Amino acid sequence: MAVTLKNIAAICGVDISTVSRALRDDPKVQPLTRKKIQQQASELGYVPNLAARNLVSGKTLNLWMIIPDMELPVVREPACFLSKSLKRQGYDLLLTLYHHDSDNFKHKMSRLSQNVADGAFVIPGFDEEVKEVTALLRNNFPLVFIDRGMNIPQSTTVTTTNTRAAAELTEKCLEAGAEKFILFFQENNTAAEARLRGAIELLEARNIPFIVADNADAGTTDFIKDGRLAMLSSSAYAPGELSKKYGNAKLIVGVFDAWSGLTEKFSHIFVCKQDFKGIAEQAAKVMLRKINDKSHDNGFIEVPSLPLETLKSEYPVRK
Amino acid sequence: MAVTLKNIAAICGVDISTVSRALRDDPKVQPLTRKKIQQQASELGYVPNLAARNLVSGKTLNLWMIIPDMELPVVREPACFLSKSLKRQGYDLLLTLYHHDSDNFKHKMSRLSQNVADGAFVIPGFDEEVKEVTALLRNNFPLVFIDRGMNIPQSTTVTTTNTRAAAELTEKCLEAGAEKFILFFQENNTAAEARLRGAIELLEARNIPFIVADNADAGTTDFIKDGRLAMLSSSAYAPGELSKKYGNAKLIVGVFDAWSGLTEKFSHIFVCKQDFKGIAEQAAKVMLRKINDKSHDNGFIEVPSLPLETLKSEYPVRK
DNA sequence: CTGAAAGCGCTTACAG
DNA sequence: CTGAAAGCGCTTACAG
Repeated sequence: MAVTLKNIAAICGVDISTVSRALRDDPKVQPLTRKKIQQQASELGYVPNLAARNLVSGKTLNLWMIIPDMELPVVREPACFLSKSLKRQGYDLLLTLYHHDSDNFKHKMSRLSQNVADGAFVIPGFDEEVKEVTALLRNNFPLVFIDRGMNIPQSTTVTTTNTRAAAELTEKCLEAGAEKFILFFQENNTAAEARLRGAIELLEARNIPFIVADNADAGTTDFIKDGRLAMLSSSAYAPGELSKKYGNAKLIVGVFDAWSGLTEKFSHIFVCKQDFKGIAEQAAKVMLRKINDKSHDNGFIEVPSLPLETLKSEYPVRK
Repeated sequence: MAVTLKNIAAICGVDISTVSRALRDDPKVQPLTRKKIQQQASELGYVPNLAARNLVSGKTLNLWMIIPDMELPVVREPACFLSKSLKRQGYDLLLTLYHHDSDNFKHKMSRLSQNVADGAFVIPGFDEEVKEVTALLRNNFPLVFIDRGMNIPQSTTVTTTNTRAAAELTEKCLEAGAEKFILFFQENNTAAEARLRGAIELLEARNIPFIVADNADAGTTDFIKDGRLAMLSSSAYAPGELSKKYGNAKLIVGVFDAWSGLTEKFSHIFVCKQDFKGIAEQAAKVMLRKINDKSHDNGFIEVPSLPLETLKSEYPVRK
């Protein structure tokens, strides 16, 4: 079967410990034997058995990233950047999907405590408490949440300056003439909560009427009648749906990451893109610190969002 | 640190082999001791060390899927279906990206021989020979190529009935009145080759003029002047680009998987969607056979494409 | 039903 | 510079 140290040792007539050393370029091994062993190993196509190596070292050089699916940029982009940058540090990033299924999520988390990875990035999808997560945290397993956290005290989350970004979007809509707001930030995660907070703070300070809505059914309330309406949302979905039910007057909208769908029903479309590369860089840095220095820095690390983009503006906004 | 069999054995006052048996529900262990041990284990939060278990069993219950990126449906959809269905078989699917980089690809492949996974799905991106791949194949490592193969004799590839699908697209364009064709199937992989073959066979049989083009620069040749032009392509990119350079006459286009971009310049848009779910099912089946029965069935397994879709048709096609 | 022992493939103090 | 030995955490014949 697979070539082992033992095979090489037998052929070269040395002890397997010498082979082990030679193959790890240990200077203590005589250059000549080292050469001979290395050559023999490559001829036989020797490849170390990581399971065995890990058993000794306790390291796998694998990092997992546990994600709900691959549909959104907020998942794919950080994953892509992380994969590239961690490769340079000698780690393989392995993505695994839990398909928005809570049991599946728990299963993936429990695999982490079985020595399959040296750490993991997580994009969570539940606010319920998951005991597998708290167990990992308690054992100081390196865990970094991306985009949104799980509201667990001892955890680290790398995300965007969501509160500020939402306030900026709100401000922009006001400049475009918005007189009232519908806020769609009901995803029930820390990112949506922060966005909601940012919008509400500003609107309350300015005394602007607003409602917080679950979905496009808000379009059936009286609230939307008369006056220029603005909508804020994490994705283009809810605004798109609501606009279909809306009358003739044009809507103002502010969304995160990307607009998608038709644009006719809107007078202004503002997009706040997150700095996914920056998020990945921060996440990688924190992860390596956790692995190497056993650092325990927790809490939220906020990466500034990119400058607001105006996708559509039928008339100039007032300053 | 982590709880081990030894800890539990000490507490329960039995040998670690008994603990091991109890935890694997071995009926040979007396029910009472079994219960006691299992309870103690769960209280301590025991989790088996997979690295150690693998060292003995040689199994990891992990399957890798090595992919270039996550941008295209042809990558994401099979991955998503595979992840779900393999979970039911007790395997975790781990996606890892090589970012279209040949060294990175080789690195991922060499990791496979280090006991990190029981098998791997691969969406290749190079036609150059990769010795890491042939080495794995030689050792009967379970490897299943998805969508396109690497032209290696001993390998298994699950893909679409590309030749037939391309012929159907061609036929459809002819029905829409196409008088000449530009074929964009230059990706240099087995899928593109099969598609090119399917289109060419039909066009030659019918004596229809065509050219094979690398990219949208075909738009600068004399060939495109006069007569209704059709384009066939794996993705919407090249046709989209060419249409910009094209004059007033409308184009006919047939693409695989999905259309994207504007539609104005086209009179007819036909889309051939691949059956990604079917591909995933076949791939999973072959993988499990390779792992369990040590089967060596090789070659191409072709899953029929879905019925052709007509995304746009400015005038009815003749039959 | 249970324990003692060997072994999976590797690494690393410890002697020499 | 090299070998013998212990050990990483587990599994599994083999005795009893």
